[in-house]
Amino acid sequence: MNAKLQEALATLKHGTVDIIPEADLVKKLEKSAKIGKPLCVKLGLDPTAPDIHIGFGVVLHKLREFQDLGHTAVLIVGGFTARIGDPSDRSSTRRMLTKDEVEANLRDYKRQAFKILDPNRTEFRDNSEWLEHLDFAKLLELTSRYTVAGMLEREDFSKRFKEGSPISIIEFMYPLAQAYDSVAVQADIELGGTDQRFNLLIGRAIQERYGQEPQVCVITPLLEGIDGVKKMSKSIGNYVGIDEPPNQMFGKLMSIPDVLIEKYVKLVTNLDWNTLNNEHPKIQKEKMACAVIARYHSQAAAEAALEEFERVFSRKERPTGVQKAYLEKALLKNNETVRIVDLISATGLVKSKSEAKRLIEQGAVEVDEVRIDSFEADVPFKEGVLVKVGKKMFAEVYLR
RNA sequence: GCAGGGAUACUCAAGCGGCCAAAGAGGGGGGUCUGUAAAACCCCUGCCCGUGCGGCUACGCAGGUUCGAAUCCUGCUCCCUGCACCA
Repeated sequence: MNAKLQEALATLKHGTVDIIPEADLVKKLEKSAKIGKPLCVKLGLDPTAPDIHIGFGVVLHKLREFQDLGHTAVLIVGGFTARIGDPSDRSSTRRMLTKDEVEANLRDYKRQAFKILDPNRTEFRDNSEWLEHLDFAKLLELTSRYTVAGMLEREDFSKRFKEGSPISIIEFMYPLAQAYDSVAVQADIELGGTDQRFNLLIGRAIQERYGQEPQVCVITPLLEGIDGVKKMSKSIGNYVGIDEPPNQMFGKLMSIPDVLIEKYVKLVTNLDWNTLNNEHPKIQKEKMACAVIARYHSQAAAEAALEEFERVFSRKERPTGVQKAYLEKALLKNNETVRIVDLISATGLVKSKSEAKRLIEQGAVEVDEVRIDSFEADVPFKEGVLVKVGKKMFAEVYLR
């Protein structure tokens, strides 16, 4: 192994949980270098989540490292699987997207993905391209190449099977479809989080049974969401999107539990944990948050977000860039006061007047930095009056 | 096909004629405190009304019984579990 290859391997290995098998990765890298053909590095996208979050960013950055070594990223868009829907979330009847919507989503997705990936070495492939033409005979052929026992190796399946809880056949089809994607694009390497390990391994097995050289599975760690418990995911809502405004990112990142700081620093920033290790947790978080914002926006944006956060939450001062809301003139009494409930409800910060009343009773409402203690109160109105609801919602109210 | 079980608020899940806007948990929100949108503790969590032992809407759908139904009856839809069937 030459020095260059060794260095490449070290880079690629860094920050992964597992590479299955590592020896094959070396072989593939060597071969690629020798014949001058880039490796095909596959990554499946979740078509239901058009917002890329920083957890998924971890995998994308790994993919970028492959690109920087001259390899090709192949992103699989689950156009077909998306249309079939996932039976595991039973009640939610997902609306079928039109072709235009799918395209618009994909455009937005690309815009986000290219914050990390190199467009010149990226291909997007829609799996309807091949899955749509997989007729029943071919499907049977595919299913004959994997066993039920193999499927039951997945812990979730075997557990449910033992318990006698239902597993629909379609659930076996998903990993197979995903594996077939690998066959279709002749993937050399597939990336995925630890939750995808099983699926990636099936891809490997299936490729082999189709006479292809099996892909190497590169497993990256999963990032817990800002709730600190569950994995970061769009559907749980505990995520930080890479496209979110800096201030929002900052707030969310500051709210992660302290125990997660180290993991965040290591996974989503390029800061060196050793230099932060002995700092105060609050400082660690600030630096982490700034690094993330710098990565996805800019250094200046990071500094501005920090400054704003200090202003609003540490010094409790008036925030900048507060959203504007409008109040119907008819609600003014004697041209100078408003019922507090009407004012709050005009901001659109609350879902209902009942909620507004509840919040007022709980002392969550301030008007021009004065706390309101009764929902029957009238407050003086002036243009641009600042309304604060809870710790983090603000609005400036003007007359309409 | 036969036999059982089930469908309750954002989610899970109690309730099985009135005391039910419906226990409990999770989630979400608020307050206090602080180091922060952390932790901890307390509180709230259907909607409407200038708020009262107030009104309205809600316990799968449609009817019925009853002074009164989430709770009982009838029909329907959907789901699950056994058993049977199995090219």
